[in-house]
Amino acid sequence: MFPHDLFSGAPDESVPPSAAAPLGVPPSSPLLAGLNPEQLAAVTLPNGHALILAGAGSGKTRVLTTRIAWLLQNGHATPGGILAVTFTNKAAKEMVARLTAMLPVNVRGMWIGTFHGLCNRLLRAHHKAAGLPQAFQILDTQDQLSAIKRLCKQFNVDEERFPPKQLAYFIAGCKEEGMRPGDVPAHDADGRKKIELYQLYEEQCQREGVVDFGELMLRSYELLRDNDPIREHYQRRFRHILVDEFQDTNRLQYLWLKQIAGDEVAGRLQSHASVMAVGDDDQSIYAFRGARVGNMADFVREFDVQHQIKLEQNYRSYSNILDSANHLIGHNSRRLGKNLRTTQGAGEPVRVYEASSDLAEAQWMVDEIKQLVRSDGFERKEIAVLYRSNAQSRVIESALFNASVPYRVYGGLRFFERAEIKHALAYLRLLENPNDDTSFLRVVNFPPRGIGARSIEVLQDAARAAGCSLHDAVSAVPGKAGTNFKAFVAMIDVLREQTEGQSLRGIIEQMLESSGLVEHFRTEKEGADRIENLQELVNAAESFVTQEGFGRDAVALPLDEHGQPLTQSVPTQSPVSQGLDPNAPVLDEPLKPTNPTTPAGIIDSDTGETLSPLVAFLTHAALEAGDNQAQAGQDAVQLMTVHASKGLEFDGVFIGGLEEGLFPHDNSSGDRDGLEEERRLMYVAITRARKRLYLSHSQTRMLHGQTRYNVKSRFFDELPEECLKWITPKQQGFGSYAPNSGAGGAYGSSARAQFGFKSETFASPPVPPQKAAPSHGLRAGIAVFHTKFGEGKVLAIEGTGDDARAQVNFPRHGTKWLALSVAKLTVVD
DNA sequence: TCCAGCCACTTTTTT
DNA sequence: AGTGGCTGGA
Repeated sequence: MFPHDLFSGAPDESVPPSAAAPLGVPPSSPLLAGLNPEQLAAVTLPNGHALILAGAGSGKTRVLTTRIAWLLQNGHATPGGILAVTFTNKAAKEMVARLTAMLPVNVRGMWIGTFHGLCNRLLRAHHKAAGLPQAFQILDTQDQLSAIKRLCKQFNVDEERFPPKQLAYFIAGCKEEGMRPGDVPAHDADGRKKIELYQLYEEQCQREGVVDFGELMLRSYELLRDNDPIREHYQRRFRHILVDEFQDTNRLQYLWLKQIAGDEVAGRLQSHASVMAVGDDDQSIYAFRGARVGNMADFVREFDVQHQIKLEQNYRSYSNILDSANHLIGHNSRRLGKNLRTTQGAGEPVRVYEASSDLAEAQWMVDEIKQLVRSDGFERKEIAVLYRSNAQSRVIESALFNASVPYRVYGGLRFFERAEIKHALAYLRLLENPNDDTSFLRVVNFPPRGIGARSIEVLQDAARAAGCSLHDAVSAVPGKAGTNFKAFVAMIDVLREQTEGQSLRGIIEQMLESSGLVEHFRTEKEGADRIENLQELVNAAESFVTQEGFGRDAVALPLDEHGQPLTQSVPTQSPVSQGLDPNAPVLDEPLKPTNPTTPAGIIDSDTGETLSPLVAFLTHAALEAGDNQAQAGQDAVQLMTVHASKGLEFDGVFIGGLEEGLFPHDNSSGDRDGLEEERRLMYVAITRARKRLYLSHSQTRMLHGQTRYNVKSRFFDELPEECLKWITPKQQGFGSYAPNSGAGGAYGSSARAQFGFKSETFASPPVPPQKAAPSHGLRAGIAVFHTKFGEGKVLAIEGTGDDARAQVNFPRHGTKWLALSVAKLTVVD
């Protein structure tokens, strides 16, 4: 499926580094020192589109940042001509940080950010052309869901048949594909209904002046597509476009890139820009949320990519770890093909442990961690425990806790997602945009003001009848309810007037007071934490103001595309207008002089548009949900999901729960694509480790309050035996893998053959603790036959006697729970 | 209107 | 097991 012309190894065939490096810049330039030939080739590529296939730990970020620095240093680009896109704020920040360390460069002139952050920037700058209010608010996933629920209620949608969550997923999916309601094909009545609701949802968002994450992308894509002057301006401006983690882009993001890179003429992309896409197909683990690895192949074809470079030299791990990763990922088909190599030695073998229970597994991890810290001099923060799903963390946490080993869990609620913070933000949003009904509903009765569901319904009816927002409809509600509403609205309106011209900190403090939020939590039992968080919000705002430079260079000069201040040449005009018809109706009005008596807002360096500090802060809160835990920097063991570990590295890594059904996960192992993504996930997990890698699985595991008996993961069979060291203590009773092997013989040779049990190395008997052996003779992992569903594989057994149930995966019918007293299951030999 | 108790759900997640 | 959402009683 993918062209095999990716040259591996030496890059000199297609891209001689010497030819790429311009005269006067010897490879010995300090910037380029220490780069290997492939990295050097990538950094010094001549103009043209390029795909860099960067394996794990191959110095990808270094290449990206050095490339930018090199372009700037050698006059191939000006700061204003560079666009660098990442997926996470963290990656964007890191890029900026490394760049500033490399070069004394005006980073502000460059566009470096996440897809969503850059889209936000575009839409704020051209809000009129995009059909949005300048202060539009961004809905996060929670907000989006509650907006959909509200919509469903309003239109009496059967929430059983159309679960709001699923609708949210549907809408996000459509937008990721670049489809408006009119573009979505309808297959049946349900499909038509969903499309109708999508349409209604869009109308609601538009009415309320809010935009969800998908909309941010889609709207700015359309802005570029439909506005020739705007598109041409940016096409002319960005001469070098760099995309990080390209394998994670979805279809819309790819279309967006194409739009900004150039126009398609007669099927060929005419581009002034050079696009450098950096990615690793083997680390694509976000297909489940719309990422399309196929974008890499499309990119090569549609951009007619001339330069492809593989970075296969790994600077992270010992070869036992690396060989394991390579061997595993080799089981995937449809790869671009890449093999990591290292010059480091073999290192320690990968240790594998089989535990009898999840508790025992956790205890083993804790013991090993203590050992690593005490005897091998590992720092705790350099040790990570990775797991497939969040539910697994609890056991490990409690084991670490009991052993007094400091640890830190990633994941869970982030700062700006906490309920009390969301409430506070809702008040702030109402100050900027009274029409934001989502925010209105969130706080109209919080703290309680005696406004109940009935009153709210009346208000919603009134608003619908008048075709206005809830805020504007309050006077239409009669009686006591109306009085309550008016009081609420008056409070907001007064607050808005009071805080006019105040500092961000002042606004928030005033809001916390007037809204009664702090007061409310003071009386609540566990309100102390919440008040603390609200105080933290004030701090966050404070540091946001300083960081964004409100005080420092509040009146930042708009820069032209060379990163130079624009004031001398075009003092009153937005640089967007440069080279365009200044009166073009699609463009927003030129720079307004900032009123010196009002606090300065963020000035977009491109258009000179002023954004109020509050809007800027709210945007920041929506786009950057913040850290989930404050105590960073402490020397603590790191606990996180494999997904969360991407891009990180540790001296020691534990991967637990390597069991069929968990890793690979049940819900993914159905189809081949799903299984391949699970394998890539495992690949990512393995390649996080620098020095030591530990793998483990457990025979039993408490999951959702039920004990499950799991078969070890098939991934063990895909690792090279010579790199592994099984450290499970051998029991006497050599080879007696199956307990009670007489009982029905259900888990005899067939199960063993199917999953490749290695009885010699792997001999501890999995006697289920405190549980008698099942009488039905079924066991997870064996093949069974059902009269209706055909042949399937037992994934798990639950309960005993008449209550016993088996979870069976049938290739044709999916995974089912069957009561053994009812279902006719026979064991297949 | 508010609160308590019951029910259903549970892969991964960034923006 | 734990959580979040919803219903029904006070």
